[in-house]
Amino acid sequence: MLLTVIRVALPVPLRQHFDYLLPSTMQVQVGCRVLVPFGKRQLIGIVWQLSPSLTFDHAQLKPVQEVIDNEPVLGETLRQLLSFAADYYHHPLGEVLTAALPALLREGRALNKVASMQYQLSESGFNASADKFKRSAKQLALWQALREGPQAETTLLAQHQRASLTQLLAKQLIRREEQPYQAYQYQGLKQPPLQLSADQALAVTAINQVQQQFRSFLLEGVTGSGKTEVYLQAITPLLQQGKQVLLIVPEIGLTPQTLARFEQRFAVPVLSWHSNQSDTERLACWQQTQSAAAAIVIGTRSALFLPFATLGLIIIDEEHDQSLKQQDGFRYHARDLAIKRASLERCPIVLGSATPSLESLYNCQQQRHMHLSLTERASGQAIPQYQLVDLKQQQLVHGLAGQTLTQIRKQLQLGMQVMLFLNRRGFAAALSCQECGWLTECKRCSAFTTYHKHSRQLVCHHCGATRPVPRQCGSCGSSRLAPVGQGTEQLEEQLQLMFPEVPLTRLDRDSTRRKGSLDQALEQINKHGPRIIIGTQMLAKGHHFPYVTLVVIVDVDGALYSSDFRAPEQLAQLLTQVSGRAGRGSHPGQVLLQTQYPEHALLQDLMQNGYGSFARSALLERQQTRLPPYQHLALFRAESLQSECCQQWLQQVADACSAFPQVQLLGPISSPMERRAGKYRWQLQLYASQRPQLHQALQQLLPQLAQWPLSRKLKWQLDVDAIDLN
DNA sequence: AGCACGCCGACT
DNA sequence: GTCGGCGTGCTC
Repeated sequence: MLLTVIRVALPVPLRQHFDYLLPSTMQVQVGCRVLVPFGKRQLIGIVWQLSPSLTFDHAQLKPVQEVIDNEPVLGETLRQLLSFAADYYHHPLGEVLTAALPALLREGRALNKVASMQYQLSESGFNASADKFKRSAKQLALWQALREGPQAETTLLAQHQRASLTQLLAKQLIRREEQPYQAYQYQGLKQPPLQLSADQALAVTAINQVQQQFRSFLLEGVTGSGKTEVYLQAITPLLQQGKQVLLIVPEIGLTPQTLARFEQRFAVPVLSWHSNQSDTERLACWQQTQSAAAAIVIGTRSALFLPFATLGLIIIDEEHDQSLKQQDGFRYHARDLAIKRASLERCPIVLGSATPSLESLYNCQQQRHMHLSLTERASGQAIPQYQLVDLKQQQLVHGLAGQTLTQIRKQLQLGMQVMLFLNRRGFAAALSCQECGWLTECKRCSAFTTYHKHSRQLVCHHCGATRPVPRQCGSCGSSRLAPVGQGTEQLEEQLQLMFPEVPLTRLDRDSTRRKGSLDQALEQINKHGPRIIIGTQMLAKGHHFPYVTLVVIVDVDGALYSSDFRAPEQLAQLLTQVSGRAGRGSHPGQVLLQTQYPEHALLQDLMQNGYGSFARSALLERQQTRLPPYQHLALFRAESLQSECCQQWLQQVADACSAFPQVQLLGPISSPMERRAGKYRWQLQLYASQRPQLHQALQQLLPQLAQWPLSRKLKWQLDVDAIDLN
């Protein structure tokens, strides 16, 4: 009897497939899950190929134990995307699959058992009359909607409250039953669209001209220029056609407000996808995406792998944002893979940002993206005014220059809000001995430990280790220890003393640890609550503060002289994003940048000409210095308790690279933070001017180095298109 | 990654 | 005498 052989992708960190026999009693399609024996274990894998050419001794093949799915969980397009991703990032396919499938599916949960709820009127519901709902307009509306016929829960929830459903159920006026998910029905707009500016209208038209084909756009719009309205209007015709839309946002960008904006416009199911959801919620979202019950999905980077039935458009909001790149394991960039997905799905993709990445601007220059720009703020106000505050030869009061304090006072007197950015949480960067200059350090990292006054601890922000505050210097024994390097906690304390009457709030990871407390604080601020707002970077992104008229960047200098070639780009993005937070209401905004280097070229350029100009000159500089995006970068990292181990291993990689003269090397060098959580960290950077050269080198390198005995003695990883060079 | 096998040190 | 440390090898 002839048995079929199938090739299966398994969730193991091995760069290979495994073949199995398919008993003649079983049938299976590519993309279905199967349960197979693997060594002493059983694993769930995905069928990747039927009847592959034999590369393994037929006699040693084991039979498939069970076929889990009748229908593929991964369709053709998604399989192509995942294959491409595994290849491009040189990451084992099995682990790529793990990132792409919801946990419950990875564990073997059956798909057909999951269904949606459908509601319909009961006997007494049919016979009821409208005056039964005199006291509840919401229940009346729901009852009237159901008089038109049964409806799916997802559709109902797009327009009605869950509470109304529960109430009518309790009164036994409606019935609920299980029903397979069904494609959503477009039911028109809930809210009329806003009037578009000329720029916006142009952008919407350009996007809508693309039908059923791949095209990529960069939507460069200054903060407040109404990018979201462009998204909303660009997707309207797609929803009318029953198409689905994917909006990918950075981690912090996925707030209830973002979701609300889409829900308020369209009477279609809008779903969110993020890491705080339970496995069950995620599976439900996954299924509603697959069945087209979901019209719009707003999610963080992994939403990219959702199984859309009929994808009409992908939008990447804040496309420059670093959180779009996964920072561990399978290190993919959601923007780049989304572009690949759009091309596979033959649909357009829009990359939106006020501060586009140099990569995307480069792609515009190369005619890969069509460039759309929004130059006016929708509300018609001017872009906030930047001003450099020279910190040299100045008496500072708690890290603030006289000029800064004057401005703060002025805005407070006018009743406006003032926002101060300081990118260091805690009270002080370290404690220092007044006698000998000793500084409190982390025992396991090459870093100082931050002093947290409130919790009376020294905290290492890199490994999380905490210890009590020492009474004496660890070197000379002196008891004269003093905090050095201002943190948000300290700034808060000092400003509170200076302005005792003014309500104040601090927003950083410490003050917003409780779930929902950030949202709560933001809401307070937008109600014109606190007048002084102190925050770290977490305030810089995505939030709008209409009553903030003054933004102070307490210390911009940290990033000015960094060794990371991307530091200027990131600083410019941060400063621009931060300044966009100010003066959104009917009040103009002002931004003060405190610096020791007011003459610095980056600051001057940004100040005088704005981000767009800065970015274009930065791009030129990248070309001249032969750095990404003009060169392609892949980074090997090694981590071990022994520093020599890392160096030796990376040197072996470097030696093996000599077979590829097109690949230039930098390293092995120690990482910017040489020791972290007790481990030494080194890296080797590989550059090539043509991507295929780099790709080929890696492809030949990886199988080799898996054989080296040394590879087992340390932790190593490969980061293709590395962004963070730490 | 798991999971087993295997060979050396300090414990009920 | 064994429990368990982690080096090494293998997974269709």
